[in-house]
Amino acid sequence: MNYSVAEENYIKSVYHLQQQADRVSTNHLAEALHTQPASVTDMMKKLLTKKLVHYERYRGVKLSSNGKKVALQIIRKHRLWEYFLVHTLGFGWEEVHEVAEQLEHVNSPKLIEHLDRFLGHPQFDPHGDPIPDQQGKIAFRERLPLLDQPIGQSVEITGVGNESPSLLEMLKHHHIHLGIRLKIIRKFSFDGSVEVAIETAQPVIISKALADCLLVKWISYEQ
Amino acid sequence: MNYSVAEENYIKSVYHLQQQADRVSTNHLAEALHTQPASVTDMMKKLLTKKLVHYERYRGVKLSSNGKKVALQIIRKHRLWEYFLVHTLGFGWEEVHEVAEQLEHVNSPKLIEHLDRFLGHPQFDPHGDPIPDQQGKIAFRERLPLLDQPIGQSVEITGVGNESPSLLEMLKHHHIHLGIRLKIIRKFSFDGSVEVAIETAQPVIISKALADCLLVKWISYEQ
DNA sequence: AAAAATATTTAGATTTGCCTAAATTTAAAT
DNA sequence: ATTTAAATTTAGGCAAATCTAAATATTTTT
Repeated sequence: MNYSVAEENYIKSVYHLQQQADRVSTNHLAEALHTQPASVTDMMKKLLTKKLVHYERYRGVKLSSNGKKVALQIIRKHRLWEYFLVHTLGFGWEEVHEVAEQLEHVNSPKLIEHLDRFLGHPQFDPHGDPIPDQQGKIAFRERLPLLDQPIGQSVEITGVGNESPSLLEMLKHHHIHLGIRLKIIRKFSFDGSVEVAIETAQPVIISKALADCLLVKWISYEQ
Repeated sequence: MNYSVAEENYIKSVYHLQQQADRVSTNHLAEALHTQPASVTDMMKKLLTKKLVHYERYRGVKLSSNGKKVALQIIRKHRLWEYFLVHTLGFGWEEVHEVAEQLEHVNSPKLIEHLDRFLGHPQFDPHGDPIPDQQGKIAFRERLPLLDQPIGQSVEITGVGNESPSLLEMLKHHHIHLGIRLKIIRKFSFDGSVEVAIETAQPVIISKALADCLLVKWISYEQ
């Protein structure tokens, strides 16, 4: 089964929108894909005949189990390429998305196998998102909002809220990146900023806006 | 200027066919692209309006100077990806062509710059074909048919005639690859096979068919 | 130089993916 | 429970890239 670039993009979008709502609406899809609702309807009919989605007119759409498999393979490719672009070629993570959007449509199972092996079978992409394996299984890692965590709790950064260049710049300045460990020392009620202790470095204060972008998991040092 | 995948494939084909004949015929292009002559005519009209080719009906086609630039950039991408697939990911060179055919259409100048740097600015792809640089300049290296060279002349392999898996298998068996040095010891008139001395190894006899695929340059040991 | 063969182009259709505008269905508001 | 608003679908068209079949040029042969 081979799918066109357009079909793959629709499948991927349905998958992502499904994470939030069970059934995905035509207008939502149209917005996400920068296209018109009428075009979405056309494509849903097509994907229905290919049994990639469950679709009833006026009722929204949902991936079939096969559609989900296809989606996970596309996401796997996308995230492996992002990992490659950042870790092998030295891209900044804000630059990789649009290139990976193209690379994900290259169709060669062997290429992806080789790439995966070369990269050392990474489980998470540069933004902390999990990379599905060949069977579509995705590793779980907690991604809790930093600001929801109690003061003094040791945590590790497992994700960032968005992929903007400005966020990257800010994080670089503070030497904050995926995998780093820190704990909240105190929260300031005035502007919501928080003081955090970052591993070996001096404690720093970061703005609420920045802290809002950080997702973490707890660390229990006993293990 | 951005071109569709179809346009890029036509441009590339015109470039390659031009290496042999000055003007390229419609039927030649159709055959090379596995398409119909009528489709070629349509596309030539289109490329003409974009000033990528010189084209007169019934008179064949030829790349414009701009068209040549575009062709060289596509070929640059193709060959850099082939180099990557073989040297970084460990593909056999017989497997890389069709994957590179897809990768060459990914549009990101930054990606190619990064890839080129990562690979160490290679000048020749795994088949010995030159990789154009950013300006479209291609390095020259002699590629003379091995069998035309005099007995006893030291030569280095600079290219192979085709990219078939069977040729690769044969070459692997003899430990012959790009860059290796050898000399012809004698030619057998019975079947055209030749005895060659390969660097440190024992002399071996290779068939005419195999020898015909080898392109070489002379080595002067004084330099 | 005319006839035959070959090469090339034109004409008219098809498929994919998209669009706009109008019609229809569903959901929300009075 | 109507009416109004919003969402969705249908209808009809468009552009890119392809095709087949017919028409036209060019080249080759006799």
